[in-house]
Amino acid sequence: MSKEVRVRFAPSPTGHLHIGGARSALFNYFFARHHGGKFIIRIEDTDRKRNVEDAEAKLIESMRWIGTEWDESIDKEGQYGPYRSMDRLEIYTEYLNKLLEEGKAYHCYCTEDELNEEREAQKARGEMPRYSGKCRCLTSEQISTFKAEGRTSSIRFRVPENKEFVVHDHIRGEVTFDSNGIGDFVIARPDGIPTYNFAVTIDDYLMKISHVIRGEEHLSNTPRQLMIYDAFGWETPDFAHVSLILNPDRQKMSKRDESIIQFVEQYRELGYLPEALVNFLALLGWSPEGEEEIFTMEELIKRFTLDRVSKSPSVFDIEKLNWMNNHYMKLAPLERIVDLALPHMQKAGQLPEQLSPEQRAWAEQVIALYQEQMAYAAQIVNLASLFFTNELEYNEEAKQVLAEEQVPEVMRAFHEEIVNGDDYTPDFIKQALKNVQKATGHKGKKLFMPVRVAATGVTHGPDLATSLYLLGRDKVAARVLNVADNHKQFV
RNA sequence: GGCCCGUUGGAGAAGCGGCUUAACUCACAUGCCUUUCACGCAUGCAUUCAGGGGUUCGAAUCCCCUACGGGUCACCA
Repeated sequence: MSKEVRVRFAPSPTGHLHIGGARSALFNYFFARHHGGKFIIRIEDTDRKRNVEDAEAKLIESMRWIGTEWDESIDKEGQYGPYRSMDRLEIYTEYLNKLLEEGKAYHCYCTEDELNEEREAQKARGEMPRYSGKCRCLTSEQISTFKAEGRTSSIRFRVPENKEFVVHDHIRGEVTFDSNGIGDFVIARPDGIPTYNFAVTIDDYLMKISHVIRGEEHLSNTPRQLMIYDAFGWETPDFAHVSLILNPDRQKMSKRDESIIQFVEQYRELGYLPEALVNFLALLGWSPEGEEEIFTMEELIKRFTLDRVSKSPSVFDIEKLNWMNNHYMKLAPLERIVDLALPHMQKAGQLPEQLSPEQRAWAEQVIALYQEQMAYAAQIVNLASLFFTNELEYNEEAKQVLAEEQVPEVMRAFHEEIVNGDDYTPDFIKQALKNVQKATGHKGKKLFMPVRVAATGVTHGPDLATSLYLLGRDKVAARVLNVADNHKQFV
């Protein structure tokens, strides 16, 4: 690679960071760092109607959270700024005028209504909607008439005829487009603000972007951008169009699609770990050379190459994300898991906002108990609910366990053991269980399962002795006795 | 509808003309381990690469057609 690698992530500030956008950003970041190049974040805010108040800040915040670092952006000026389209208006105007002067673009006086009508008519006739080009060669009289009518004009790019534009794409190879299939498109609105296709082109060129890595939805737009480069006689950057991320129904995700959590911020709120999300997203559409799948950011940077990015779209599999997040949670220090889980427990009312040292110590042990099986931190509320209810609800499986005939005897024996001891620790509880075994002759599943179910309400859970210890002697004693007394209702 | 892109198991995917009787990971199933649970471990899970033609001594890999999915044709990005 001869030229300096400079890549960019160019989101529009219309909402939170989408997982698809995050993946594109990540690929750009990996690529830049892999080649020792620069990573730039540019805000593409030319559609004022769609801009959302604090989206920009949220975007940056999410980018920071997933662990990317950028060299130039709105919060880190470089020598190619400004990094927000709306701050670059004079620049666009200059280039717009150049095209106008050279006749490569022209004013179009059609109103939106006219255009819509035309489109509808075309559709009704079964034709494809396309700009007719009727303002291409307006006479000066026509122009004065329009102006006298008070009409404003947008600027259209004059698409050359019979020309082929080929996109050299690192992922898809050479993709050819015929200019005849493309109508003159608007490059600036009546208020002078450029449209996306014009702004990105100017920005990418001026910012010396070497590789444009972005979503597949931009592939069909690329010839339009190529035409603009061509009109100015500029060299084009390299392109790489990454396929889409699909929902489990193999459909493109829409904003309202609820089959999948779509925004990075939501994963953060649910208590996913950024390194897990990054690792997972990296594997969506890209595959490493070896057989490992767990990678740190540094390893991803080291291994990432565009030629291992897949052409076909991939389905977002939350099961695998959960597995991966759980993997990272098991590795994380307990302290970190506590910080993530505690707020969820407090929000759910399981713990008070202000914790005494004792409460905190206890809560930490509860969280530690579930660290191994949590897919993400918010699950702690359900997992630990048995510590916070007085009325246990038994499911079918649990009821079957409690219906076994040895249950009352085991329950009473265990009750006896724990209420008569002085201390109440995990070791003491283990010993108590042993004593029950000796006294009743019941062991293994016949012994442990009923105790587990009676005290915790569930058939699958973490270490029994620790669970009973954290539950507290009184609660356990009461629950066990209750089961013994009401054995008939389970049979 | 035009133009473009794609199609390997339930999911992520490897594979780049013979080393593939198609890696690896998730999910699923079964077994082992653990006096319960969980973890962990082991094994199984596509005789076949959307379908059909061709090229070749040989094709998941190259070519063509069909089907299906997607993108785009905006004064949205």
